[in-house]
Amino acid sequence: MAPADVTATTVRHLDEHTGAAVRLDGWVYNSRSSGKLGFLMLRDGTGIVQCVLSKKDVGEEAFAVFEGLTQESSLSVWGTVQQDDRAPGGYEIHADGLTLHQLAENYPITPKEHGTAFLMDHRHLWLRSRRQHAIMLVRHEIIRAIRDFLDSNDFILVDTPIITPNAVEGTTTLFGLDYFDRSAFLTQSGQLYNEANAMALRNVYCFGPTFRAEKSKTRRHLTEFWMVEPEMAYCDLEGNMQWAEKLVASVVQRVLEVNGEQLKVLERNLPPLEAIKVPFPRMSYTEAVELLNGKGVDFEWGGDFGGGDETIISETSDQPILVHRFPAAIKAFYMKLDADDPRQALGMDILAPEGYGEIVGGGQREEDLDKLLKRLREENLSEETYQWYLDLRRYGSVPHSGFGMGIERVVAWICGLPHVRETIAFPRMINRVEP
RNA sequence: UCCGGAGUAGCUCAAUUGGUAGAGCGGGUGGCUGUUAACCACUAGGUUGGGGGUUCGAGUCCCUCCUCCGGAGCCA
Repeated sequence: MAPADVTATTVRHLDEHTGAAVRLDGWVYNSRSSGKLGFLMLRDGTGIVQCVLSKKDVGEEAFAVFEGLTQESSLSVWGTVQQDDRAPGGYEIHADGLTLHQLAENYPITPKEHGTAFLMDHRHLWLRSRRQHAIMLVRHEIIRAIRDFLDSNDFILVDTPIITPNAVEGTTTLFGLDYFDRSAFLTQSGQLYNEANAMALRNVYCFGPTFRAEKSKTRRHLTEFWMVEPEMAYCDLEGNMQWAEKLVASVVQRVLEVNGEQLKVLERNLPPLEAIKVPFPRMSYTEAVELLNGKGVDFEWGGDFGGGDETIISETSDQPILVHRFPAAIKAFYMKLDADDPRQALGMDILAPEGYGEIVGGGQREEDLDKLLKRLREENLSEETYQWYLDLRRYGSVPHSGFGMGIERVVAWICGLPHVRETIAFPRMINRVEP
């Protein structure tokens, strides 16, 4: 056991203890030995530090324990914190002793290369690696930045239900569920409820898991993902776009301020992130179609953009691009039609740069009861199930707007990851519900 | 669902025209007082994804099934 006068701390706070005796509780990341001198890379969840053990300092017995350590064994080490340029990270512990908590069995993830399928099968252990650790820290900071931005702008967090009776958008596939002898679904968006909440609390947001039973097999899709959805009363499309771009820019700024170390671990190229600033360039759907046609792409007005189309649009700027005013036919029934051209709806998407594509989608909602009813009927949706939603247009209807931002896509973009599966601790995909 | 690619040791991969399945890492044993994915020596480890076929002989050729990866559609 460590002497009583030794302070327990974490790797994150080592710089506050230079020259002092501390105890660290953690796991073996790696270890090396040159006979009577041992090097132990200790991981404690906040960071990794090198501990130096000499046989003459720790004694025969403790040194024998060190020599028997396996990767990921849990232990406590105590000793003196010293600055040393030879140590990764600049600090190291000159150990006085150690206590083993559990000797780990042969650890499957070795300090060599592995394929993603193997790593995903061992996701519960993979999370301990330096790279995954960095991603989780950035994800945490992104979520915190989102909440800080919205909270400090008088948005109220109101949670919306995960179990819902009907589809928000008719087209998308939902996970069904048996709900006491009737059917129900896992939500694909909190938006309809957000609209009710906005009429009660003005500017609101929900932040929770979202489910889509689409058989998508791409680097941008999960079946369970997290989305933040702000919804603003008395807000039009232009106001909506301004909120969205300010949110995105503030999140990027925060990660640059806080997560320099993590971005370095991830080898993220910083200049493209440092360049992000409001206002983002705007491009109407019609302008985007003209752009595509000008580039020789065979694309007719009225269709939806594919991944390749989005890339071409993205490449016109090193900023995220706000694409707005889409054909009404490809958008949801609740989207407000453009008074200047009723063929198009007041929707907007934000396309992230560097090929990351859509990270935000939203728009102005239809606040007129008759127009909304007409759209409902055109889409063959049940008026009965939407009665409560229609009530919002009967009792003090106002212009309002909102958007959803996909957390995993934002994390993938900011971290520079090739696939969203690494942006969440336990990804759910078409071929994976385990671990 | 469609198109393309891949399944060989615990992991990452190699194996010439069809001719004795190998290496590195990890594991085990021993050595080393400043290592940086440490290094050195020795050692154990295989139904080559499953099934069927061609052949004197199949990891290699043919058929079939399974799984995974990438892309498309759809979307955040």
